[in-house]
Amino acid sequence: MVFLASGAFVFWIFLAMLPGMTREAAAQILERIALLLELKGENPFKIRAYKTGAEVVESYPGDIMQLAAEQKLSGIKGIGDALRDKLYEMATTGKLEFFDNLRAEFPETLFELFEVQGLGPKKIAALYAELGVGSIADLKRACESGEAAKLSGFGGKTVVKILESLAFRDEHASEFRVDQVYGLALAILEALRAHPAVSRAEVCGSFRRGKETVHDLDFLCATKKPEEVIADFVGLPMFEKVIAQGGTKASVYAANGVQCDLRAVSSKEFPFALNYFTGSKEHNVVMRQRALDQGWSLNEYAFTPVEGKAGPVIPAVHDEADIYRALGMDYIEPELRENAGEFDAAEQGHLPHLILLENLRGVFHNHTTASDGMASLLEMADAAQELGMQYLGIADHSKSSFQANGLSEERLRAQIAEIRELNEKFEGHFRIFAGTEVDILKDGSLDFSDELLSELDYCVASVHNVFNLPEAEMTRRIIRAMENPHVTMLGHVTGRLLLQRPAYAVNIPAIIDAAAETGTIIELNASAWRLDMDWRWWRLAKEKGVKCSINPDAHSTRGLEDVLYGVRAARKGWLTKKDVINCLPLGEVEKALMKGKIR
DNA sequence: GCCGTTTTCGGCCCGACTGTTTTCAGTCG
Repeated sequence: MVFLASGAFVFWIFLAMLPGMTREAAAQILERIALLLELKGENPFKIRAYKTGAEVVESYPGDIMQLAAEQKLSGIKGIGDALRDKLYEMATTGKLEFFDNLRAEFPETLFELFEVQGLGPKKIAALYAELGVGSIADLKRACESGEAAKLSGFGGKTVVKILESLAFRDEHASEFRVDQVYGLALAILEALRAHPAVSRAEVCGSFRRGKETVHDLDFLCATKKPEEVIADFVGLPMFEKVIAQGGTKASVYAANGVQCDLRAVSSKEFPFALNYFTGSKEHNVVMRQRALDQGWSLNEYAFTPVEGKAGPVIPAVHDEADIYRALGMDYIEPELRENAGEFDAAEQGHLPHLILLENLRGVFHNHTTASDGMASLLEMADAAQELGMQYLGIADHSKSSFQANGLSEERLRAQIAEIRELNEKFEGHFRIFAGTEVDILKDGSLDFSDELLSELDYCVASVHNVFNLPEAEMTRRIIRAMENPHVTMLGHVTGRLLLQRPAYAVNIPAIIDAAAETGTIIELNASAWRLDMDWRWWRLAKEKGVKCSINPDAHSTRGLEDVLYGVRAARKGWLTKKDVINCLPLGEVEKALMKGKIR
């Protein structure tokens, strides 16, 4: 086994041999227990305890599974005796008998029903008990046959809503959010690069282009021993099933259902293959046409002279930049390759210097235990400093967001005081900005008074309810909020949850115009679920002079790291560090928070 | 099931909206 020479591979083998369980798997089991208990009509507080437990496991800053295995979980809020024992069992045996017994009562496919908008535990329980609906396929059949509409509590409109939700799901079948594949992609890449017979390796496709969702992962490697590399690739422990395996390419399914493809080429072919498999298709079409204009044909392996058309001598190509140079252009970053103006800019030398993760100096819009976050103010501040940030903006929910334990006026004032006090201790080398994520109410008014808002360093305004307004009304509602001089930023503009809930109806160009007029910053919510405002709008915003804030919307210390997804989206939206206010250092960012406002 | 604690059990997160009802249950945030 060639891979044995590689530290990364040994590491993966080691992981695969441990009897324990990853934190993600353990958190998922706790979540599923909560769902099944809901179906069984259990005590709602017990259910919540399992949900909270899942969140704690998911977001605990530290190796919680290791702690569980060593029986050192006492004192962690949300983990009591029962969950402690269950986590110990999972960490040491890799399974949980309680869960196995519980799930044996229901079909495995039942869980997918919870992903359907409009279906909750009660309706799912009724569908299962009355009609034996245990999967999405069953559900579709029951809705289309009219059976579902006859159930008590169901009706025509309910069924229409369910069918609409199913159609949305179908449209996005086999797509994955970037956070669902990110760690996997890096681990596979690391393993490939560590292979002694591999000289170069890269992830291609929509992942490399920074898309918000992907439907597979495409890997490319340069090697002189393709068959050997392919054989070792399909044997990696994170793969569950080999779909196809040949001399130069292979396709496999990873454990979470993502298809991963590997193609092996020679080092000479590598830049061409990298360019070709990165795409997009639309970008490639233009690339090939441009090559033809030079008298060359371009494919995934090389430039070749077109017969009968004496073009200039084909230059040597060592990397992708050489290909662009040969075609008379600057190097185009993968994120920009959508045939959306990048060729003109590359020809004229006008490509933007895209923002980098290391350009960020701080993070706005984060939650603490005061509302629905998992970490305290101090823990969040510590974590931000660990990430090299100079400042941290807190923006807990406002009082109307009951579900998120939104702060009352009194509690917010107390938090402001607490922040001021902490800042004294930082002595200027770090600062917490006191803010709020204030709800935009149905009529566009805000959930806190102007007087209270004026006491804050900044304010994010977001829509959290009444999503079904007509577009014009929703747009007016949001613009009214932006017109409030205390509103510094607009949070998650469309409320979309990728692959789960479509955006509500809102006129984005009108919002961008209003942002420009009122000096309101628009958030790029970096949560992989949202990535909202969408990258497709940022060039317009930038043209209008609207600034961006890449906001992790962190609900835990780990959540702060989501800024990396936001940076990917910002790069895809042509943004540079000059366009993003949280690239400004402490001492300058304060001015950006005031610009156009009366703070 | 967790938490807090005057250690033994009571309280735990509330309101709007929708659709099916005819006074309310379920879902969502």
